Amino acid sequence: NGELVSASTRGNGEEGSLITDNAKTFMNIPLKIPYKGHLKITGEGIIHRDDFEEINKKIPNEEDRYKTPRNLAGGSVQQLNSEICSKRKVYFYAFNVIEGFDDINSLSERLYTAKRLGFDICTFFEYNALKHDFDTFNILVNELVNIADETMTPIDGVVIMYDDIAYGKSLGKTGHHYRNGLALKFKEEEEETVITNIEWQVGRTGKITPVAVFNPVILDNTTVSKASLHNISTMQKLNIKLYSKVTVVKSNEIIPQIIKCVGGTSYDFEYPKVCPVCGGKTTFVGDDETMNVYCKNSDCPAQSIRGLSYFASKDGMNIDGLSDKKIEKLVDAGIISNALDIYKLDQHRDEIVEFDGMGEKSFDKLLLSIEKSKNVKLENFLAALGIPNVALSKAKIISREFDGDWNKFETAVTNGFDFTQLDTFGVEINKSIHKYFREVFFANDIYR
DNA sequence: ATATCCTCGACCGCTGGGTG
DNA sequence: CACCCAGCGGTCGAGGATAT
Repeated sequence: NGELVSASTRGNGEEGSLITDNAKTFMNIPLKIPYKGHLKITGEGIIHRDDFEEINKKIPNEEDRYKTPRNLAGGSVQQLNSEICSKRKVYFYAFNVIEGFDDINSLSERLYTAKRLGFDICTFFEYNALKHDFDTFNILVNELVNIADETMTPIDGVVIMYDDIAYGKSLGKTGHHYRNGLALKFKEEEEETVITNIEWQVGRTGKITPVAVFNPVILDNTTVSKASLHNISTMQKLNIKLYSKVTVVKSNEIIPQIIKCVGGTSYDFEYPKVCPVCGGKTTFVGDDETMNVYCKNSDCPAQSIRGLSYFASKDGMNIDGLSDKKIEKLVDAGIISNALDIYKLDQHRDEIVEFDGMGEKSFDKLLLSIEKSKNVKLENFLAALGIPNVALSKAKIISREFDGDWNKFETAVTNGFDFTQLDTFGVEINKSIHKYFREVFFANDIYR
């Protein structure tokens, strides 16, 4: 009956966190609207640039000031104390109506309707490619930039969406976005710097990834000092060497990326002949196009750590309190080396509570979340196993096939079920699954 | 006993390369 | 074309450790 009952963050797309109390403190959210029935509106919570600067002015110590309005807004809406959030002057601008206004099949009309009910909505223009030429499109984009400028709204691009909601829905979605629209991002900032070191990081699959460390540069108000180089071939294509002068950007204002080498005094260096973590001999896999270096030692602690971290992650067993750092400590202490060991942690209570940053209270919490993890959905369990090429979205398809029932799944696997009959599953994935269960899961007899 | 510091973790953001 | 995998940084919260 017209009241704000619930607000949540986007989260992973399916499940966000509840921020109802904070949302009520947003500057422009109508707490009561003249409307009966269920209405679900999505939008962006932002802090205007002038308010952002005003907040920062009150912080005397320059280092303590906030870096970007975007991250401050993100942090503010998650505050446990909504009074803090209210001081951050967060504004909400609706960009979609997900439920409600069912009889209106036009996004723009739904937004205008929301506006009449009291919501502020994102500025937008209607563009029809059949009626307008492309110059018009560019003029409209420029106009949006001007408006954002005048209204102190921080933007990094524009979004283009179909106005016809039914048509947009008919396009479906991929694993991580809907196909009814796309984002157009503006050109990123770039800076030049010098590479001072190249680190080699070992992932859970044994793949060793080169990461460039360079003299820090400021991009989009943030300090950037590292960027992944992906693999050996990428380094060669970019002609990266030690002390190379390079150009760095942040793709979409987030991920640091080296886009080119611009010279400088550079020195050759060696690709790792041994694993930087376990010291085992490395193997080079691939061709001139894509060359990767691997650590094939299955006992390599780096791989156990990454594997266990994947096991405990949100997509997997979702064990709160078992972070990468904790796993690292536990592995180093020789307490755990595989997933089953996690379920025997209670036997090491005395030892673990003595760890730095660990105490009785946090240990009990950890045990509780480990206990809770025994009841995860089949899809999360399968994802947690880290079967090559099978992560959460593939695991969901399997889980659906076997009604989320482990026993049905187990029977099928032992009877040589052909996974290629599942949508998007090919021969490699089928092989990969059977190989895993034959050689790892059942062979080791370590899992329940 | 209380206040502050420190460290870690959870969330927030999303791309590029590889693969089938 | 979609998915998997791995990479980076800023924000706050929480709990233990340390200082007062």
